[in-house]
Amino acid sequence: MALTQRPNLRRPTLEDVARKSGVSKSTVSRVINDEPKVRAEVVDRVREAITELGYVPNQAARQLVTHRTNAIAVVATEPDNRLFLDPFFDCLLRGIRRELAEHGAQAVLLFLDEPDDYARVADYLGGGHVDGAVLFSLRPGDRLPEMIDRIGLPAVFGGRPLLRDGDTMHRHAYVDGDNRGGARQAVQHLVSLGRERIATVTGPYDQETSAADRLAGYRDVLLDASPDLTERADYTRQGGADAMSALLDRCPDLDAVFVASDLMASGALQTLRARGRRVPEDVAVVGFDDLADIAESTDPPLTTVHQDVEGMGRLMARLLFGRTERIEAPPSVVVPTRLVLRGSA
Amino acid sequence: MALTQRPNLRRPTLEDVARKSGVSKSTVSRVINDEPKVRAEVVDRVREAITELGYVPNQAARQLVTHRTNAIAVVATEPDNRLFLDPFFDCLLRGIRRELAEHGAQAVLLFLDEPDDYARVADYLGGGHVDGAVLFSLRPGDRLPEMIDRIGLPAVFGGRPLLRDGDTMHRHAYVDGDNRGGARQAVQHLVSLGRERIATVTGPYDQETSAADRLAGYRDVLLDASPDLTERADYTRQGGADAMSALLDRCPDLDAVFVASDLMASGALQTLRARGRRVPEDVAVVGFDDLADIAESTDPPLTTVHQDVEGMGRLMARLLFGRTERIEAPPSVVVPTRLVLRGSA
DNA sequence: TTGAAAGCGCTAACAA
DNA sequence: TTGTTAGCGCTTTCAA
Repeated sequence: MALTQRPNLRRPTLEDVARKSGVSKSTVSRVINDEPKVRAEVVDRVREAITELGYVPNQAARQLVTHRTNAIAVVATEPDNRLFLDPFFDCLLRGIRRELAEHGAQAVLLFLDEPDDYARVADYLGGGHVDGAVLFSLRPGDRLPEMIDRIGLPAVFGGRPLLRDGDTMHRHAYVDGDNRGGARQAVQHLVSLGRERIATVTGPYDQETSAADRLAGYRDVLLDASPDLTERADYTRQGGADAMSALLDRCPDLDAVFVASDLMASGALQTLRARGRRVPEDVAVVGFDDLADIAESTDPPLTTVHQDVEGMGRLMARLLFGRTERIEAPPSVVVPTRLVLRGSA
Repeated sequence: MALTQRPNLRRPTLEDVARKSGVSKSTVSRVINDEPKVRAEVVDRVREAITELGYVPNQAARQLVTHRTNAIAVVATEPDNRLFLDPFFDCLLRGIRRELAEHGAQAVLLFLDEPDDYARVADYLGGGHVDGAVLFSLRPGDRLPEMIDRIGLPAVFGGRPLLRDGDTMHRHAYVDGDNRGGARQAVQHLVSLGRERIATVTGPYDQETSAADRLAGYRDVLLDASPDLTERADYTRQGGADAMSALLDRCPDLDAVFVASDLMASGALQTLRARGRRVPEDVAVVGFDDLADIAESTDPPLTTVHQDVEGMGRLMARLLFGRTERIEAPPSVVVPTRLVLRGSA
């Protein structure tokens, strides 16, 4: 079988459309860009020529003069535990996409898998393919923010970036949940329930500020909690299950646990059930995120710290518009959380 | 807080680099593109100027003359049940990204959420932002293939596209697993085990050819299976669990089930356990995909039809290169499957 | 081995 | 309301 689908030899240009409709390139350009001062009759004629020729504007040419692409990059580091499969990220990304779409901008998602990817992605971002970027889950000491700076590309970060000493990251805009405050609410609730041995399953607090902040919130309330009651996991379901197991081994008498994400909490619930603990009678469980797909369908349903994740995504997009379009938008934003009581605590 | 990070007022151009290093634009261009016939000394001088100025080539300008972008779009429809969270897709996408990266090409992921997205994505694809596209999980009757045709963009489909009558989709390249053959192997295995009431949980066979083909494979072997033994689901874990439940209600005496994806199979196993059926003693279970994350960690481990999912992703990228770079590559490919025996059957 | 000049397809003054 | 003209920043002949 031969190649049947090949690129057309020459795509029609403005010039072709102009010739066909008997006007100048400028007029065609005006029609394409919906500029008002063109006679209706001419508009029709041009439109007709456009469809007949199957004309699609060459964005590279347009970009070259307007310096705008109408595209926004979303850059995500794909860690060992698949970011991609995380419902939190899915939800956040949906928010970003929707907000961008409502502004007529195209979201393009780029991944950073291997170290080699950095150079290529940096070239892409610096090459004028996009008007701005939203950046996620960067590792501490990541070179990307610095690259972004050099390039001079408007950017917004998902989550408060982890600072290296003397870093300039505070100059970057970000959107984050009130992780510390939310964690505090969660743990205070457990305390108010009369629980006395309150453990916590944390995220990778050396890698992500969200994890560090949630742990800090736990410690804010439980100033003198035993270190045995803290177990670090990786924001995956399996990680949550394993961490719960370790906690039970170490502290069989624990009567509550604050798990730093719903996904991990669902794993923890599984472990608790397998090990014969009743929830919430024996062990009260509070999660974090309030992802509908998870928190409402666990058994029992999860008491958890609510974040408006899709809203955070939208907010990130809006902040970015603030930086590309000079639309009114605050610099960085910390989104409030609230505790949602369900069955698990 | 004022905007601290703003785009540089003017990014350095070739011209700037040329002036700074005392050569012509052509020479700088040659250095950038690693052309051989430039004096080593000059190369150094130019390179130096480039780093000093922080010069990054303007891709739009380059594109305008070369007609190449070095970027490939991956377009995915986000169905109601999050494609994004499907480990199969995650794995396939990883294969595509890796293969592209090895060719120095940048993968950019676009989503098709809302109907409105079509026009924007079509503009993007037609606007010369990318050299080609890989397309996934299109709905039957999707307008995108037609748009791609009109645009004349090289494209490869993930999975055999579902034809509408009189459609031209056969002209498009695709990569697919041997769904029908694999399903046949799975069911034949169950038959060889002496199972007599073999049910199947299918994917959305009216939407995806993979689901239709796997069902066809089941029927190839079980010519006169009762329709009661077939239950349609949606390729999600929960869907698999529910379908299994329905099957058990209808046919309590079933002794085996072929589940058309590992994710659904893991749900089915959960249901079987909850309903007191032992696997494989009471009910033998075979899955499809052989995703390491799932098949090896279910209880019992899943006997399943293996597909080299990451390899399929890579293959898609290679096919696309065949269409954009005239690299040798076959037209469409059907990748063989094989049965992997583990504990569940 | 290097430079000059043309032109990719578009937008944006400026004139008409 | 429309057309003319001059670039945007790069690659690519062609000459030197």
